[in-house]
Amino acid sequence: MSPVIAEVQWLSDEEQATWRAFNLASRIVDGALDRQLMRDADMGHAHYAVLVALSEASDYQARMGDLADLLEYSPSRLSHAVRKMEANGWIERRQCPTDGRGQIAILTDLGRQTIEQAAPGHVNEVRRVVLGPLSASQQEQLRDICETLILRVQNQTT
Amino acid sequence: MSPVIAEVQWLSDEEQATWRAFNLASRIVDGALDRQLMRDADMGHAHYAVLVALSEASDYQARMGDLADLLEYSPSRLSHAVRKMEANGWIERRQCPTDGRGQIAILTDLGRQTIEQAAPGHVNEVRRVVLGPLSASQQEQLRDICETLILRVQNQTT
DNA sequence: GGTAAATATTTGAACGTTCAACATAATACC
DNA sequence: GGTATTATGTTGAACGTTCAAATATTTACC
Repeated sequence: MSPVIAEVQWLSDEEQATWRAFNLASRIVDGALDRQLMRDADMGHAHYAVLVALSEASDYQARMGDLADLLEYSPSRLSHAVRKMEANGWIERRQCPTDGRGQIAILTDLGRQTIEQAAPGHVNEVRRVVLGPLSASQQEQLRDICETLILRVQNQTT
Repeated sequence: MSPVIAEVQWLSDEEQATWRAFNLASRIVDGALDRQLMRDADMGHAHYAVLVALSEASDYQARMGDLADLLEYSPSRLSHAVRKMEANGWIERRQCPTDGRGQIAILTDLGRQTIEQAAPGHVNEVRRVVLGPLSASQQEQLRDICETLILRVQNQTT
């Protein structure tokens, strides 16, 4: 089942600490944001991201596939999310006129109101939990580091 | 429902980029680790962490509460996870002798074998996805940053 | 133009996590 | 010592995500 294990370079204490800190920080931050949004706006922050993306799109609409690429969501994740948000009245779906397979997600007025109300609390929480504790240079470092990670993973054969 | 919104200091472009990069990197890394473990060892990395914690504990055992604190898991998350892993034969549960409420989770031989087989692949993936792309000083920065975030959130009223 | 391959999206089942409710045992208090 | 309170852990329901399968439409190819 598992290949004969070849070379493994075990993690040093520092490496392990780095990895665990990153892992824990991710989890804590994600949880905090989710709880804040759930408490104040009745949605998780995965749904919030969809609303933001649509509110930034021209005419408040986008094709499912483009939206999924933009957010780096799996098609099915987005589909489920949009179905839920459609039920909430935040989004509508229409057939794409130029491609019969395509579906277009459109932010409704209610959706726009919803995100406008949710945004301030969310931004405050991002500040409280992520940006606030970090110095300007740490923010720069973090951005650099994370962009490095993102590029590396995306340009590799997973 | 929502409080009258007070001051919001919207995110600058740099802040937004930092936050989005962190968020995406977290998601990508987490996903990569999960998929690798699922593929090679039939468990998510939340379960992996439980096995690691137990394998590092004296006598390969720990009380549920201590384990949950150590991993920063909610009691119920741990309970569900352990139930699943008990079904796999990786963990056993016993009553705590000194406290009738307590339960002790014990790593079985099979559990030990399982993690020994899973560890190399996991470590390689951590290297590939997180540590590898970063320079030594970036690793130091990342650790610093994440530890800052962790401390800050934990010492605040959530 | 018709068949095969590729693309876009949805669906349902399985799984993990959260939250609230519950059971049980230990501690505090009088 | 008996009752209220607090601590430990588990349970079940709800929800979001993943994966594999299905459907429908478009593109490529001959």
